Amino acid sequence: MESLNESQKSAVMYNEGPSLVVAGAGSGKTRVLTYKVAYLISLGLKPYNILAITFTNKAAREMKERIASMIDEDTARRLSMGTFHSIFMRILRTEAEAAGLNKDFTIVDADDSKKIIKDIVKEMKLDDKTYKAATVAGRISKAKNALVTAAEYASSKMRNNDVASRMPEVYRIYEEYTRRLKSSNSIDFDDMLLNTQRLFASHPEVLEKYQNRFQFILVDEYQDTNFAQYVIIKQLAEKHHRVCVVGDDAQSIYAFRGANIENILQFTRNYPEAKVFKLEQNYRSTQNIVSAANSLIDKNLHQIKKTVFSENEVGEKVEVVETSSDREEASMVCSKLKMLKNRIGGDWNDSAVLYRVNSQSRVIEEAMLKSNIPYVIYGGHSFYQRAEIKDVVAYLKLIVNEADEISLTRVINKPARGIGGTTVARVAERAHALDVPMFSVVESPLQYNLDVNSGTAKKLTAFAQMIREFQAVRREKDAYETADYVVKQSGILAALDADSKEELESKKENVFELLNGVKQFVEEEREEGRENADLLDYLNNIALLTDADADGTDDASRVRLMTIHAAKGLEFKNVFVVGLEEGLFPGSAAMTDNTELEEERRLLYVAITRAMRYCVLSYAGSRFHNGKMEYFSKSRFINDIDHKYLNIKSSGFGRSFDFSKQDESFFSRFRQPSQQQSRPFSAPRPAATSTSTPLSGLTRLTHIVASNTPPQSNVSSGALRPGVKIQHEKFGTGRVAEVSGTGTDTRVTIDFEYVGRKVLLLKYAKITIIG
DNA sequence: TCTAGCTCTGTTTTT
DNA sequence: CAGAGCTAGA
Repeated sequence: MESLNESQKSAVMYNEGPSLVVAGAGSGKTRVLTYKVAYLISLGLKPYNILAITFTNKAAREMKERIASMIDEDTARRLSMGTFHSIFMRILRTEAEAAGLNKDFTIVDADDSKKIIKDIVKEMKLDDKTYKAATVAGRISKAKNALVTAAEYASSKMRNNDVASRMPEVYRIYEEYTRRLKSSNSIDFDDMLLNTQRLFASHPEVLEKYQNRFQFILVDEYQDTNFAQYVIIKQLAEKHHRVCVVGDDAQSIYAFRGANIENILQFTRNYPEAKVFKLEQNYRSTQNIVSAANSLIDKNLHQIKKTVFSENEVGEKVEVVETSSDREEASMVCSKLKMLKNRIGGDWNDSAVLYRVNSQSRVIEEAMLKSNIPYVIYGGHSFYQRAEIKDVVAYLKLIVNEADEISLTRVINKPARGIGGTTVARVAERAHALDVPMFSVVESPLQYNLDVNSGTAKKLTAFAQMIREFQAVRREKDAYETADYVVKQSGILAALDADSKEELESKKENVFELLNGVKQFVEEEREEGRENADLLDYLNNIALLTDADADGTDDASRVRLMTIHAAKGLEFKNVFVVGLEEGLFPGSAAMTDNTELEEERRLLYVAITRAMRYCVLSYAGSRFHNGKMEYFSKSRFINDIDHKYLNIKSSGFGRSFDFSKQDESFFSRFRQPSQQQSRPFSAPRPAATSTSTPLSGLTRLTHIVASNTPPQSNVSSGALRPGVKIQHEKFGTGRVAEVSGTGTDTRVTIDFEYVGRKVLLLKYAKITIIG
């Protein structure tokens, strides 16, 4: 306890009733939670009786590790710690029968949900432009998070909302969607919450069992909980009222997925006897960073008043940099990164580049490649969303849950075995008409009078037999052996082996990576004393994994690129927040809606407060978006920050941004090696690698950007002869191989050092001659 | 049934 | 620019 300050200490030690810990950014919130758990155990509470809910699986794992080092591993292991979803899924699995589920249920991911909705919209002959899968999925998700079931939806407020936005049929889609999940014996993410709440509401004896078990409940990141989560916690805590929630209303950034900031703002109303603790000392950041962030969040009206302060050094002011384009912004970030590394001698992973939307990562990635800066991109599409991985997983899901129609339709013709769309549609039609699982129809097409020729019927039964065989293997072997068998016998591997295209090679590697993951899972389960790790356990486990949970990249010396949402809870010595432009950050929808605007402001608050000592905010006058150039102006949020904490470096639009001239004293020592300098042609490719996303960068560079860009080349065709060395804005250095055509149709063939041979139309080619 | 190649379109953040 | 959806033709 000696290492805690007074407010932290009292927050840790109070445990007679409900409490709310309002924890400002960088105020040692995780520390308080960890110590509190340890303290409770020291008071004699059994770890088994403590429920601690974190925002990500990774956060749970880290907290367990800390507790393991404070007390012991065995104690840490017995804690019920995890995300809402992972904890509730386990409860649903255990109580499957009471919850009205078959215990072999599988989980549909967000992509599959959308696919199902898309199919439904099509079948109902609704307009797919009005009823966009993503929009409808969002409505259904919102409903579930507000505990509105399909049956209740039609007469709910949400329905009125739909009518107002001219999509009155959402309720029918919701009903059909629910019916399909049920017949597939599947649940989606939101069902984990909705079903748990309903289970507790309808089965008091089950609720009581968990009330007795969870004698103390801790919830982290409470500002980002939704209504369903609030209700479930209330149900669980009803009896003993020993609940401690921790959060910061200023960091509530998940309203789009149903998070309700009112949960934290109203906590003391919901629990009138609650004690409130405020952690206001920031130990993370310099005073300038804290003050800048405070002055920004001050513009929000809707918040709990608190005074976050820092006693660290005053530090550098927060820098604001204006650039003319997204590319220039990216190269500005790169030169500053290099400068920081050279001057302070730290590590690449001291720095992070944060952005509003994932698509912004591309320009940054390209610039990093060019400057030889190692980086990792967090997020984007994760490993488990890749087609080849989803295929294997779908096989595994089908094996444990043969009712799973989503998985069935995914793999029935993968690899191609002559069962096409028409056949599958007939199977589905038959199955739904007779109210039997599709798999049954596939297995005995004749018995169900399926209208197909004998050849097709044979193909169907052969497929069913193969699945039966896999099921038999599963009964005998562990999850890894089963998965291995499936990959080899289903033909997936053979199809990837067919030819050795680079693309297939990497897919194959991914499949092996997946098998590796299964193996690792089985071994870990064994270490924990669970001998027969089953496929079902594995599938449950990966369904809840996210990119943030991926480990192994954490220690690597790389600059981190991620969205601000993904950066929640993290800290970095140096933070670059890019793209502070009206229409991007705040986004266009937020510009007219004050509630959303406040959320975006909180988002920037989160971004700035990730920084420990150095923070740069930047914006670009123009940006490539959807294939064309768009123009932006400076974000209003920059004006929200008190300028006395800012160091504004403006270059003015139109002119090219030259860093060496911009701030000579700052950069002179760290100037980049000139782009004009030629490198030997045998030079290795840039060493930068990205572990989460393969370097799509280089392959994506294959097309010449010509749309909307005025003729750029200032090079006359006369000067271009084979052998001449050139510099291209995007492709780097190269040597001319051939010049053909005349006038505006002149084409130049160039062998680039890194990206190979390209034929460019001279009038658009952004090249300069360098030798 | 399969695939190459074409047109069309475009809020964003994720357990 | 990238992804989805569609069509023609094998």
